[in-house]
Formats: sequence, C-alpha cells, structure tokens
Amino acid sequence: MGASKSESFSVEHNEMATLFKALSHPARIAIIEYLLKVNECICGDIVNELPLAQPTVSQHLKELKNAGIIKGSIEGTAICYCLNPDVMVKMEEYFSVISLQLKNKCC
Amino acid sequence: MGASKSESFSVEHNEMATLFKALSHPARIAIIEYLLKVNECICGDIVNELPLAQPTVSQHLKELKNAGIIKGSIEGTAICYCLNPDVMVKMEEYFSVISLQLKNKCC
DNA sequence: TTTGTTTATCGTAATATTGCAATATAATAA
DNA sequence: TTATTATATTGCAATATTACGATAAACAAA
Repeated sequence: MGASKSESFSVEHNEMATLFKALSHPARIAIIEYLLKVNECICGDIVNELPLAQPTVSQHLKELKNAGIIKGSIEGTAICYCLNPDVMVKMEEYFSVISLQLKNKCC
Repeated sequence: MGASKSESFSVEHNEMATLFKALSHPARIAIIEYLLKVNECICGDIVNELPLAQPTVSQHLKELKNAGIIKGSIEGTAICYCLNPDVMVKMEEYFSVISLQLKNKCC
C-alpha cells in the first residue's frame, strides 16, 4: 500500500486538509501574497514574478482554483485571478475557534 | 527535474508552506481535533481512535511535532502530546491580516 | 486566413508522501 | 534478568507531487 486512506476520514477533515494542501507549497504562498499586493493579475504576471516556467505556474494556479482559494474570470485572451475572501475568513475562523478553546486548557 | 524548488522562495514563504503541509492530511486534522477534544493524550489513544496502524500514527505525530504544531513530553513509558497554542494564534493572525486587507478591495 | 498573445494540457522524469510489517528502543514491572 | 508496555525507526511498495518542454486551444488583431 502507500496510497492515502482519505476515504477513512470524515468529509470535514478531508475538506480542511484539501485547503491546507493547496497552501502547502512556497510557490502557492508566494502567489497568494502577490495577489494580496496587486489585488488581481493574469497568469503571465505571476510567471514574471516567480522563478518557475509558465506550465508550472499554470498548474499551481489550477490547484489554488480547485481548492477555491482563488477565483478566475476570463478577460479577453487572459484570465484575471484574485483571492477568494470567503476562504480566508473560513480559515481565520478555524484557527480562532481552536485558539479560543486552547485558552481554557493547558498541557 | 521534478523536485520542489523551495530554495527559490523566501524563508517566510517556506515557513508558512511547511506549517500548512503539516495540516494537509486528513489524519493529521483528525489528530488535531482529537487533541482539541481531550486536551492531551498518548500515541496509543490516537491509534485506537484512527483507522491507521501504530507506525503510521507515529509518523504523522512526528510531522506535526517537527512543524511545531504539537508538543510532546515524556511521561514514564509514554509520551504525552498536546497542541501548541502559539502556532494556532500565528495561523489565525495570518488569515486575519489577509481577510482585513481583502475587505478594502474586490475583484 | 495568418499572426501573435495568453493560458491549459500532455507526457515524462525526478522526487516526496503514505502506509504498514517487522524490528528496534526505552522505560517500567515482576 | 525477563517480561511488559509504549513509541520510534527501518525498509519497501504504492501512489502523489513537482517541474518543464512540447504542444494544443482560444481569442484578438492585422
């Protein structure tokens, strides 16, 4: 064996893991922080910004989009990408709930 | 080629990616939420809770510990694990900053 | 239609992750 | 010392991820 046993875990746990997996590569963190700075941009802008080839950037953008972390809208020949605020709020709340619960406990 | 080009990215981006990578598996999310429920526990408790063999659970715990997400203290033969509140607050703040910045913009 | 521009997909090589049986290690109890 | 208990490590097979050259697809402009 060796394949991930994701079927053995709850939908909720898989959903959170999928979101975090989308954020688990420095290139994708760099894309997110670049989008935060410029608000919106096209794939070519990111190719110019990162030390990666165009197909690699396209692949990372696809993963971020599949996870719902970014949104893309067609603008002529190009595709305009931007961050999805809903996911960021969801993540913030996830850790906020954990932090709050941990304040009452200690190990 | 094929290997991750992590050297090409900043230390900060790599650090965040490492934290998220530790959270990118449903078993590790399940471990975190179990620790949140019981406050602290030993490896064997998690083996009983999850549908995974002992070496696999031990490996997941090691990854969480390496990333600083959990802490472990020796208690006789067993090792007592618990969540690290500092990391949870750090994550909360990371998304809080992003959410705030996104409130002023739109795409 | 042809050309240029932008992004996605295919194919493939290199590497990393996941899972577990077997085994090792470490501390305690008998 | 010899068990017992709890966890870690090793080794390996199955699978997933990462990266990119080559190429395709989609659209606008000439």
